[in-house]
Amino acid sequence: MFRFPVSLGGQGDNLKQTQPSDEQHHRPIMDEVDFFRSEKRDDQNVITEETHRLHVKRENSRVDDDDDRSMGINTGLNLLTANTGSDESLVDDGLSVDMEEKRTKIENTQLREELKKSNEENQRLKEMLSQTTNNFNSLQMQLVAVMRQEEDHHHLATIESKDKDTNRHEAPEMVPRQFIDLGLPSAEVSSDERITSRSPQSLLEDSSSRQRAKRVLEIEESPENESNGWGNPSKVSKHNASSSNGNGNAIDQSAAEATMRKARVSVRARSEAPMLSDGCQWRKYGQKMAKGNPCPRAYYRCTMAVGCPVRKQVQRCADDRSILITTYEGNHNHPLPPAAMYMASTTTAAASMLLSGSTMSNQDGLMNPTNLFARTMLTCSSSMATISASAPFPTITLDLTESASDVNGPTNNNPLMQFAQRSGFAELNQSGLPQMMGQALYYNQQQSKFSGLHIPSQSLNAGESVNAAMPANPNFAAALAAAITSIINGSSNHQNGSSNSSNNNVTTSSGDRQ
DNA sequence: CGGATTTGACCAGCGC
DNA sequence: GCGCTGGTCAAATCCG
Repeated sequence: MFRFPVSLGGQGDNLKQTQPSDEQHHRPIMDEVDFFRSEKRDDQNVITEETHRLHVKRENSRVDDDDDRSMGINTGLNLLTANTGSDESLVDDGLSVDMEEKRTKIENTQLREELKKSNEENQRLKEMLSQTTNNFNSLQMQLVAVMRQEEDHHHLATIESKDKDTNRHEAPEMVPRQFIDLGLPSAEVSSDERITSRSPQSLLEDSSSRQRAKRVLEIEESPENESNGWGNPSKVSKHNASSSNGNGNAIDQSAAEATMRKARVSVRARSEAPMLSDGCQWRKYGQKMAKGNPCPRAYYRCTMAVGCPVRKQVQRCADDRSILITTYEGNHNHPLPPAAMYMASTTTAAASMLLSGSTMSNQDGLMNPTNLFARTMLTCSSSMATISASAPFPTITLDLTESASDVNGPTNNNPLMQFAQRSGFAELNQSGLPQMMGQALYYNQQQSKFSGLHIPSQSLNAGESVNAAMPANPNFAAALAAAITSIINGSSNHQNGSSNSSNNNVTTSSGDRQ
């Protein structure tokens, strides 16, 4: 504290030289305490400074007793120091001044001040973030509530006609759906906004049948079935065809959980490792030789918690064995370690987006802050993403193989990769594979809506397959959301939505692209 | 010795 | 109905 002049640009030497004349008055250091003036002072300035010093010292009772002896170097910062009487006695002596020690103390004081300020700033930011989050969630809640109200109003009016079309809402109807009408007014618009901003009517027309399907599932699928992560696709499709009746949100939510497990998130990335650590614990329970691939496919299930339904398949690409294809399915029923949260959320968001058409009313899809965060990430993701709904499972594939090659390069603008890097996913740098996968995959029984989406690598059924590859698109998720919105909007809309892909660089794929 | 892995058997769906 | 395929089970085996 007494050493401020020293810490302020090495003025100490000069000050020391000026001290001898004033040393008797314990004032030489007073000149050094002037933080705001660089010019030399005259005696009047010194007096003024002493006045300030005395004033400041009144605030610090700890040094009051040493006021005269301490040479008045108190700058107020002394309030936070732990100076002891012994320290000041050293100053009194004026003989054994431990410059280094005092400098250290001054620096400590400064650091404490900075730390205190940082903490205060941090607290302010936290409060701001909390408030912003609350506001956002509140708006989202209101929006969903409004949409639900409208949906309820229209539901009664359309229920009969929908019942007639229930069966037609199954897979065959949605097969030809294409990512044509992306209708993205702006790349900056969030995916959620796009999804929720579609016309209520279109939302209703889709949601009514979706809800019926979900209710059917709730009735016919027992909760314990959810533990069977991969489930039985055929049963699902059969359930789809069943009749149903609604029983409220709880049923919808339960049904959604029962159905969402079918959605998959597949990640393609280059890796030499047999299996990549993704933050979760897996146990291999099977291995099979898949058709058309000389490399065996390994089956893993999550063992972080008893009964966790999440499972994953690991298989090398037949064309390029350096590419590891990891497919996740299921919903963790346990807390994830922090390291696993981010990418898990990303995959959740991907799956949620994939299924958002059927989970519009599900807050997991819209309101979950984690998903929102992940969606934001996805929005900025430039990784190759492919939506696939080749029967029986809708799958969204994140192709990181290209990004992996230059993950550390200056041209890597894949936020997903960058995020993973910043998040400490060291292995990502080695393999290009995000480590955190396997979070909730929400899927609704209306998977048929995506049945027309197709993995490019797989054989395509002409007129029934669509893939949405979005290379190097900084707004991939937004475009994806818009594409899904287009799908959700119904067959009546998809035909007249052939225009405008806006500025999203979204490659819409349809029959002509296959 | 306990947990993880391997591997053949089994089951169900789907296409012919 | 039969065969193919994907997915799962469970006993055997391996490993620390």
